[in-house]
Amino acid sequence: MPLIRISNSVLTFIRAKVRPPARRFLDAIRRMTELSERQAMPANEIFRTLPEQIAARLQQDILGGHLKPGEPLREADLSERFGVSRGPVREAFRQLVQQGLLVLEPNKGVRVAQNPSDEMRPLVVQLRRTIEVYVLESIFDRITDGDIDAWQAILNDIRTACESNDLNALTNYDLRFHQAIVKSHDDRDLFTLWQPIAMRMMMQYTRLDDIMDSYREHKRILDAIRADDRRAAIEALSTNIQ
Amino acid sequence: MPLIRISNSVLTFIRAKVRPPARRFLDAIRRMTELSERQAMPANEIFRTLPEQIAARLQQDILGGHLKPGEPLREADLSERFGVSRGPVREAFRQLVQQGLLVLEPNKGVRVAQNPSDEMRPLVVQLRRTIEVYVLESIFDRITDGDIDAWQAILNDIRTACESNDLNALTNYDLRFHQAIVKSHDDRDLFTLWQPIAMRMMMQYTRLDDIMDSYREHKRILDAIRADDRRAAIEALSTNIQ
DNA sequence: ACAGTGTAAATTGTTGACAATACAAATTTG
DNA sequence: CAAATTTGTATTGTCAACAATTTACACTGT
Repeated sequence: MPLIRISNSVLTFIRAKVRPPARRFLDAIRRMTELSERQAMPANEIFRTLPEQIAARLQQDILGGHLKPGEPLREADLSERFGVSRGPVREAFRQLVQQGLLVLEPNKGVRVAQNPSDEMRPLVVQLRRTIEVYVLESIFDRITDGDIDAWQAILNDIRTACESNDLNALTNYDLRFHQAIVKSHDDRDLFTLWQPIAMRMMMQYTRLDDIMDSYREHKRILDAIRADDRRAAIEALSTNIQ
Repeated sequence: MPLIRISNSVLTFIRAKVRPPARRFLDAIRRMTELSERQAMPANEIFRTLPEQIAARLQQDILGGHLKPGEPLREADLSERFGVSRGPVREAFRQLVQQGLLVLEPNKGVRVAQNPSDEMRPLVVQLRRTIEVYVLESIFDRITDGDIDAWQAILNDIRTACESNDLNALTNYDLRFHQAIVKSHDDRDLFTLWQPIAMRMMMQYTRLDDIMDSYREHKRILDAIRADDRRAAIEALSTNIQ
């Protein structure tokens, strides 16, 4: 599966050269990717920069447990795997370091980060709750139908993942559900602040006895939002984060 | 003022070639820098990697207000200023992005981040308090005299900065005081989590009417720690963060 | 006027070659 | 034989050249 990158200006250029039907097609692609950038990242990524694509793949490998904590990652290996030079791989490493998924030691490269200690978990939970509750409070009155639709789409994915007992996919969609909420806040900086905290919780995703509970909890959040029940929404969100 | 970098292995190499007096001198340097890495960063930086040095300088420029929010930074400019190629500058940019001091837009470079909005400040305060209180609680019984001495040294710098009304230096030492506390926790990951949050508060450092209050507040923290008064220490720390 | 299009300059992104470093194995030294 | 030293190898760090992208601006046709 090769990486593809098309810049906005190239897309605009092509769009101008092309007849209306193809133009509509291009616009659809653009909308799709803009959506994905704003809210949730679909499985078939296109666009974005090279390092971002690499980082996204490695992120899945790490959260999916294919790369074990403490495992060293070598730039040369990955640059070969992705067919790019070491530069973009380095850059991807830096992004994952920021997310807390990799740990960087100068002159020694990166390793997959250790899972947060059990002792630390309550702290992380509290931090994440604080931010997400703040966000939901803050955006609550400005939530659009479009937002809700997008979140519903992710919720459907969560359901599918739960039903097929795919913990890997569930981790992914759970992350995206909350990501979508946090990203819908005007202040993009909130997402930057939130991401490393949330990521540390995603690294140890083994909370629920019944995996379907995850779907129910997220459904509760979204239902409350739909019903415009602020208190219930925040309560449901808070409950989900633990 | 040129950048100097001496790796640990080079130092070890030199140390082996040299007579006891010079050896003691080298050991002193090494202790000093190890100390600085673990707790506070002295003004005269030596060691560390190239990007770290560059990042440290830019950090001071930004927190000191010499670089205004929104101002774009060009790789070529800085690589010339520091006499290195664009690679290390890029890397330094990434580190500052992680700290939240720069914002990166693909294909467009970095800008100095905007100060957090007033609306967001209470959130950041709460997050930072949560972490630092957790840290202090957690390490309280294991604080050594060495720790206290190191913190006292920074406190002295804070006092000097306050007395000479040097807000720039005060920002710097205030940061280092709290940094030293957070870094004294075994779990290094806490520092990673804390840094971007704390940095966002340091960007808008204009809270106190009387600048000497800063010294008093920090002194209160350290005094309480010295007196082994857990509750008072945490209360003083909490008060200081706002 | 004015939106749209092409062009040139400035800037970031990518690459491959080389330098510096860390780590382990082999060698020397006392 | 043990410790220190050197050597060798794998890996990251740095650099400079080149490619791709953004940006500003002049130009075009309506």
